[in-house]
Amino acid sequence: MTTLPEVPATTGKDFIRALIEQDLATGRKGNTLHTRFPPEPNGYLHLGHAKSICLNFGVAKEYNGLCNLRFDDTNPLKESQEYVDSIREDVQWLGFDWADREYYASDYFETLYALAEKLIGMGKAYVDSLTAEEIRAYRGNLTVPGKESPYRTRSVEENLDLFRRMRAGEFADGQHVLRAKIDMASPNLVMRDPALYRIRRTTHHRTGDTWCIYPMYDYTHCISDSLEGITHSFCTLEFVNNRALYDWVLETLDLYRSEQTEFARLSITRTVLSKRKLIQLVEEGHVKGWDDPRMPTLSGMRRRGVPPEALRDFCARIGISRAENEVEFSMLEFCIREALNHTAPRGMAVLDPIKVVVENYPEDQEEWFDLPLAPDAPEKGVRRVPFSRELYIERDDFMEIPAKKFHRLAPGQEVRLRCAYYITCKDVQKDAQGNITALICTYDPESRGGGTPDNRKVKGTLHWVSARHAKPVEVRLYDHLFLQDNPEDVEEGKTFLDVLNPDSLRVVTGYTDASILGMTPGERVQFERIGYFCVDKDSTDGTMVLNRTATLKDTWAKIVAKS
RNA sequence: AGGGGUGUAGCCAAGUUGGUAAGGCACCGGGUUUUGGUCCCGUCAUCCGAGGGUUCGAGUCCUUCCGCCCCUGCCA
Repeated sequence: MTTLPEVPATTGKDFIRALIEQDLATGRKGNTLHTRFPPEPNGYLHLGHAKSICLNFGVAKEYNGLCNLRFDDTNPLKESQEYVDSIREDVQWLGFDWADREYYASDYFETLYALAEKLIGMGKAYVDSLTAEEIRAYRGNLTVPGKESPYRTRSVEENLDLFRRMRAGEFADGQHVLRAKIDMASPNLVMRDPALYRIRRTTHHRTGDTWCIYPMYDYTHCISDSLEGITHSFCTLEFVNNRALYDWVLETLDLYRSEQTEFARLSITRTVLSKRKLIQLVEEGHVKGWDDPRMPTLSGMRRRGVPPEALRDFCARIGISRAENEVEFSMLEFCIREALNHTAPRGMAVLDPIKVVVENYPEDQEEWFDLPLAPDAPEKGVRRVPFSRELYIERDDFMEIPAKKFHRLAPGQEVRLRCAYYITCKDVQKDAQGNITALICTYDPESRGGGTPDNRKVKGTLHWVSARHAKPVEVRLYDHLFLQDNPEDVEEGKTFLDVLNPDSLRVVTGYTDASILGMTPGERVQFERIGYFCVDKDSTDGTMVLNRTATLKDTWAKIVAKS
C-alpha cells in the first residue's frame, strides 16, 4: 500500500485556512499553529471582535494549535481594568479558552525598552526633539516626500543618553520622541521614521507609575507576537501598510519572524461597529449602557438573549475574505433563530390582550393542558398551563371583518386554542367608544386537547392565557437601533444619531402563566407565535422583566404588507 | 495625486496547473404542520467591474481603463 502525500484540501476554505494548511503541510512556520487575539482594553467587545475571536481561537482549535489572549495595553490614556475584565468575560462567554496564556503588552515593557536601546545602538533609531506639529509638517504628504529631522543625525551616544533620560522622567510630555530611522521619502507613510516611544506621564492600569514612556503599537505588536512565538498574526485590512514596519522591526532586531496576514473587517447593516460611535451612544445616553440589549456589543447581545453558538455560527457563515463587505442583518437574525429554535423551551404569553369569554364553559371550572416544551422532541416534556372560562388572546388575532386569507378568530369563525379547545366567536362586546372589550365565544368539549373526533379542520391556532391565572410581566420589545441600512450614510450636516430609531425599545405588560415566573436571569423561552425571550437581570421578586431576543418569522405580516 | 488593497446574484462567499459559475442568507413559488414557527421541495448569474488580446476553449493568462476602500496620530 502506498501512501500518497497529503494534499491539503484547500478548496471551499477561506484564504486564511488555506494558508495555514499549506504552511502546516510544508512546515514553513513549524508544525504548531500559534495565534493570538489582541484587543486593546479601551472599550467593550462587539460583533467585529467576535469575527476576529472566532478566527483566531477557531483556527487554533481546528488545527491543534494555540491561541493567546493578549491585551494591547500601550496607551494608558484610554485603557482601564474595567475593559480588561469585560473582555475576559466576553471571550469566555463566546466559548473560547486561553488557558494560562493571558498576556499583556505591558508585560514586555522592559524587553521592549532594551530592544529600543539595541536599535539605537545599531543606528536604527534616534531621539527626535521636534514638536508634534513639526513632525507632522516634516512627514510630507501623500505625494510630497518627507524631510529628514535635523535631529536625525544625532550620535548613538547622545541618543542613548537622551532615551535613558526620557525613561528617567527628565523631560516633559512631548518634548522628545524615539523614532525609527527608516526612510522619510518612502511612498508608504508608515515607513517615514515612525515614532517608537513617546513620553506620557499617565498612570497605567497595570504598571502604575513605573513608566513615563510608552511604546507605540507598531513597535510593540510585532515584538509581542515574536516573543510569544506567534506563527500567524491576523489583523484587519487597515493594517496592510503597517506590515512593512512589522517586518522591518523583526528583521532589523533579528527576532523570530511572526507573520502578519490581513482580512476584511466586518460590517453589518442597521448597526455601527466603530468604537468611537459605540462610546458616543453610551456616553450621550442614547442607550442604557454597554450592555444595552440594542447594542452590537457582546455584552449587549448576551443580555438580549443571543446564545454564543449563534454568534459562532454567524462568523462561520459570513466567512473570511479580503473584500470589503456589509453583511445583511437578516443573516445574523437567521443564526439567532436557528440556535434558539433548537434550544428554547416553548411557552405562551399574550402581549396585547383582548378578553375572551367562553360562555358555555363552567364559571368555577379550571383544567390544565400540556404544552410540549419542544414540539419536535416530545421526550423533553411538557409545560402545564391552566385553562378557565375567561382567557386572553392577542388583539391582532381577531378581526371583526376578517381580511382575505385571515384565518384567525372572527365572528362565526372557529379556531383552535393551542393544546386546549376549539372555540367559535359568537359575539363582540364594545364600550361606548366602540372599542372591543370582550369576545363572547363557545367551545366544543369534544375538541379537548386541540383535536376533534370528526377530524374537523380549523385554519388557525392561537396562543392564549387564562385570565384568572395570568401573571403580568414587563416585556421589552427591541427593534433595530437605526432606521436605515447604513447609519453612516446620511446627508451633509447630519450624523448617525439623526437616524436613530425612536422605537428601538417598546415596553409593554405581557401576561403569561406562573411557570414562566420560575425562570432566572439569562434563561430563554420561545413564546409560541411571538418570538424568543430572555429573562433580564432587572427582574425583581415583584416583576419579571423579559427581553425580546428575536421575533419569529412572520409570514402573515408579509402577506399583510403585500396587500 | 504617491503607495497599498479590492471588485463573482439583493447580501455573504467558493472557484489554486485555463475546460464551460459551489454553498448560505434574503426573495419568490409549492408541500407538511395543533406555533401563518420549524421542516421539505423548487425558482433565482448565458455570466464573473468594463474594453481589448492570447487560446479550440478564460471568472481564471496578458493588457488598458473604471469604481470602491485604506494610509499624511507622539491612537490601535
